[in-house]
Amino acid sequence: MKRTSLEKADCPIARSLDAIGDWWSLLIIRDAFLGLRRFSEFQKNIGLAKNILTVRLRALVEHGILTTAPASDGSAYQEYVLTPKGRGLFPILVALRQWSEEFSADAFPTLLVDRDNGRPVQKLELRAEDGRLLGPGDTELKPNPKVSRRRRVLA
Amino acid sequence: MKRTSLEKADCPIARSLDAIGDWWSLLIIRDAFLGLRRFSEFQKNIGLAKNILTVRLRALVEHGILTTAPASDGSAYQEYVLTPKGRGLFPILVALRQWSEEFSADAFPTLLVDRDNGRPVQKLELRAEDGRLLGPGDTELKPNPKVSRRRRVLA
DNA sequence: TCCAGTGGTTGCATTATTAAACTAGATTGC
DNA sequence: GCAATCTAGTTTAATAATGCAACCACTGGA
Repeated sequence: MKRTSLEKADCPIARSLDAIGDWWSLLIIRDAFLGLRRFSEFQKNIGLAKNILTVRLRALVEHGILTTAPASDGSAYQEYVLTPKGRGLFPILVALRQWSEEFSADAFPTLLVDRDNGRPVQKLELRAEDGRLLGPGDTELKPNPKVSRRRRVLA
Repeated sequence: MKRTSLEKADCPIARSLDAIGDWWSLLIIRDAFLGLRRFSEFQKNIGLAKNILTVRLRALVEHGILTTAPASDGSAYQEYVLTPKGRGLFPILVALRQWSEEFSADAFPTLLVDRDNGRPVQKLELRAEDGRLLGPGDTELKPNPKVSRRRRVLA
């Protein structure tokens, strides 16, 4: 049976989901962006079972999203910190946040703001090379000329 | 046991994940953006079990992301199409795609391009009110003044 | 030394996922 | 008009993931 792996999928979205597409991983990453680093911090803040946190942290490390650093406050414990690849997930988190804010009926207790002046940030927008705003209907998928010849499953 | 529901979480990211945070939902939505509409189209293209597709489609409809329309080619069957709320997920898909493209070693067979001129789109970027580019460290979460007083769990 | 906190592991019950078989109604081929 | 096939599911039974609680070795502080 086995839970189908999307690791080798030809679709970049599927590949992303393979790395972060389960319930808890993105919440862990969200907390990592908020500055949490320790096992117990994640466990307390997210409220998931410890054995699952163990598995998720290991998977995130294996995917190169988190890395274990040997302490920072002098204690003998280790910490989990975001790699550059992990920090690259920032736009995804922002997009998820903005989607809820836009389409959920009620307001949320926190607001994402510019640290320099405390003002809310802009909405993420997709733009063309020349700066024009692009909606879903203004884009299409084109074969990538850099790729010679491969099976074209899961566009 | 029960899989913990994040439906009432105070965190907008958690709420998004409650709606679309499982393996298959986002792939279904991706295919919906590509123009697929029928049960069998999703099933063939994604390759998931039909009973699961049934459950996922129902959940997406309940969340207001998809809606069922009564045909379009004249047949007596129904179709699943994106609502405005569903189309609002576009930046999330783009962010997932761009993350894979940036951090995956190998190239992907398709490229997201501007339909008007076939040129690749820009990377999604978070900008301040005045247009300055913002990274993860340039932002913070501030209490939302619109919210009176609530439990502040799951920031 | 004692004792709470950290970072897990193990066992077991419950739930989710899966492939495969089955089905009722719609559509097509002839 | 009738059989074959397609559509959009449901059912079943096996396997995998999840959750909770208990346990455990090690650390750090009083």
